[in-house]
Parts: sequence; structure tokens; C-alpha cells
Amino acid sequence: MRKNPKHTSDAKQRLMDAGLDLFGKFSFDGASTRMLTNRAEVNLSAIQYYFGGKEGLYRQIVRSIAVEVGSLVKPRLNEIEIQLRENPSPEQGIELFCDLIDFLIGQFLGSPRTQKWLSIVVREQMEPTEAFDVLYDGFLGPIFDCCFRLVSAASGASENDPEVRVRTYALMGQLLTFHISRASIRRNLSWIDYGEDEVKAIRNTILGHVRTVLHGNGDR
Amino acid sequence: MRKNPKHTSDAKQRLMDAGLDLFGKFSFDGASTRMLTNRAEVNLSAIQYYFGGKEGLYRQIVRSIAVEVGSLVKPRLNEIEIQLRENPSPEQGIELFCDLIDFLIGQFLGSPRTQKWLSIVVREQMEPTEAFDVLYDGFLGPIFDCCFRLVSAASGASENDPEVRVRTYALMGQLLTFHISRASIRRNLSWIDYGEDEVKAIRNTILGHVRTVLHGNGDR
DNA sequence: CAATTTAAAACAAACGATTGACTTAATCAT
DNA sequence: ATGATTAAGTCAATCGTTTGTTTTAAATTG
Repeated sequence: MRKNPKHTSDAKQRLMDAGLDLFGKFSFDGASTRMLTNRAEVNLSAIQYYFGGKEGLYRQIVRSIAVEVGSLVKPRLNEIEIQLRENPSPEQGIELFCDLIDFLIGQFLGSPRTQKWLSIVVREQMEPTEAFDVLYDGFLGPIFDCCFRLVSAASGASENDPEVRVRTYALMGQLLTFHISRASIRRNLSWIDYGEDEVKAIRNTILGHVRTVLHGNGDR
Repeated sequence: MRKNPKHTSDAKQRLMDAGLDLFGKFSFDGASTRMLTNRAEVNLSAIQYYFGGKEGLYRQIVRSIAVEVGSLVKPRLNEIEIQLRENPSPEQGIELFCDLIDFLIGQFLGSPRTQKWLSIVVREQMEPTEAFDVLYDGFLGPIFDCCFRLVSAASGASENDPEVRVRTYALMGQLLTFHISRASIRRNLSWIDYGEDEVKAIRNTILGHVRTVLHGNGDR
């Protein structure tokens, strides 16, 4: 119908930005519609107008996270998938896994924008709503599937082996802590935030662990 | 005031049990006073009567977590502290650290009661209120301080070395994931819950990682 | 009876949602 | 081009509900 959408506004995007911030900080119940519209500097009824309600806004934000993170991560996963088809050696598998972790650390600990996503993702992990499926299908599942295959390639065991999967979760858990335990870490290391140096320190440590573990995985 | 304590009710305890469940599941804002009193099967006004309000109930619950977990964990930490005074070898440091992790896994992944605590603790970690200080002083701080010393003993570096602390957080992060990522893990491993076998598998993997990492910590 | 708990009703404030008036911009018949 | 029409977007006012809290009265206990 509309040929020239010149008349369209940015209220929609402003609400989604505000929601990403406030839902992340205060959770769904903790962020009220008035909070959201004040932060976005839009009228109270804009939420109903654009998203059909508070829940619709939340769903839309989660969907956009899934799409954005998915398209950020999937090209990298596809590259790895291709290299996995050529039956890489354990050594090569380890390095591919380390590259991926390196990439994920850079994306999710370094950048302030992707940090905001994580709070919502973690909340959905702890107490899943229907939104969790969107996140899982969008990028959580693909990332973990790829990790399983990489750890499998590095260790020789099947990617369906529960041991491989538990090992993968444990290794990936090293990343998660640095997002969740920010409050503790600030105290213990007197870091104000994760700057370039801090991310580098975290990256070195985690990659060191991953290499050590996967190289010596036969010693149990 | 109260002459005969036999007359005292269990309404107080029932409210705290309900709060532990519901605050953990739905967060502070998500759990309403009516939810809480219905679950506890007490009158609505009991929250004000016993705790001075919803926030008072939350504070009391957090305080009780801090005390209970603290008294559960501190004897173990003190034992370790004593053994640390005798300048243990790196090998001994590693085994002490593994014993502690083993203990923590058993307590926090195995037992359903302690699982409930973790949700509240994680929430406070991600977005700290004043309650975080109570938890930190009660057990989070002591646990991490002890872990720092153990990793220091295992690696030779100072316990104040940022590298030791980052390494410690990374290693401990392996535990945290298995609480937070329950939803993902259920899908990937088709585990219904963490039974005896599942905890054993997690324990073996994590302890294997810790030993491998701390034994080969010079290879970077 | 007197002191202490419970039960139910009522409270103001905040919640998410809805309404209808209003402005702005694109469309179309003349 | 002009003026009427329609659609898109904004806004203040207000809706009915639920929130946490308070009040009032009845019940229970020693």
C-alpha cells in the first residue's frame, strides 16, 4: 500500500533498544511499561501499538537477538563445518575449537552490545519460557552442536558420547562465568570492566586450559 | 513477649521456604505476596507481621542462605586453611583443590535443597542488590579466597596474581554452567535431572580438567 | 480475661492495557 | 494543482486489575 515509507518513525527501534537494556537489567517483571517508554522517550501506548503488548515487545526483542546473534555466528560455524568434513586430525580439531572460543570471547565479553544480550539469554536458560526455544534454535543449539563436533574431533570419541558433551559444557562454562560473576570478579580483581587487557587475560587463560585439557584427554 | 513458645507457629518458616522457591523461580518482582502466602498457606498479613514486608522477607531469606551455606562450607575451608599453613607441595595443593570442588559439586548440584539457593545467588551475582554483600561475606568470598590460595599453592604463583584469579574463576566456572544451563543440557543429553550417575559424570569430567590444567600449567 | 495469631476486607499506588482526539503524510479523484 | 480521503503515528486521559500494605474484627491460646 505505502509506496514511500517516509512517514515511518523510529519509536519501534527505540523501544526495542530500551527493552534490551531494561529486560536485561530488571528481568521481564522488573521492567514496567512506564520504565520502558520513559527510557525510549515514546508514548505509553506505543508498546501496544507496535508490539501488541509488553509480552509482544519481549518476544520481538528475543527474536531479534536470535536473528542477530545467529547471523553473527553462523558464517563462522559453517566455515568450521566445512573443515570438519575433511576429517581433521585431533590437533586440527583442537585449534578449530580454540579459534571458535576465541571468536566467542571477543564477541560476547568484549563488545558492550553483545553483553546486553547475555543477561536475557542467561535468564531464559535458568527459567525457560517459550522464548528459550527461539534462542536455542537461533544460535545456542548450533553453537553447541558445532562445539560437540569439534571436541569429538579433538578427542576421537563420538559427538553423541555423553562424556564429550559434558566435557564441552564444562569447557564452555569457563566463558559463562566471566559474564555472570562480574560482581564477584570486580571485587577480587578490582577490574572496573572488561577492557582490552582484561579480555586478553581471560582469553589466554581459557585457551590455555582448553588446549591442555584436549591434548591430555586420555589421562583418566 | 511470648510466654509459651509452644504456641509459636511455623508460619515464619513456611514463608521462608515458599520464598526460597518462588524468589528463586520468578525473581523478587515476579513473586507476589499473594503467591508467597498461598504457597506457604499462611495469611496475607503474615509477611508484614513477621518480616515487616516483602523486602524484609527477601532479606531474611538471603541472610539464612548466607548462614546456612556458610556453616556448611566453612568447616571444610578451615580444614584446608590448616593444611595450607604447612606449605603443601603443588601436588598436594591440586588434590586439596580437587577435594574442595568435589565437595562443592556434591553439595550444590546433587542436593535439591542447595539447588534452590543457587538461583537466588546467581541472580544477585548478575544484578547485585545490598543482599549480594551478605552472600559474598557469608560464603562466596571465603570460598573464592580459599580457591585462590589452593590454585596458588598448586601453581607456585602468588594468590594475588591476577592470572591465578582468572584461572580460578575459569575453573570454577565449569561448575556454574551445570546449574545455569540446565535447560540446554536437558535437551542435549536427555537428562531429566541430575541424579547420582549424572553428578558422577560431571564430577569426573571437571576433576579431570582441573588436574590436567594444574599439572600442566607451565605450557603457555 | 488478656495476649497473641489468624482471617478477611479495604487501601492507595502502580500495573498493563485501551480509548478517542489529534497531527502528519501519502493517495487519489477532479 | 487542489481539496477530500485515508492511513500512520502520537498523545493525554482513563480503564479495570493487581500490587504491597494496612486495618479491623474474629478466633485461638494460656
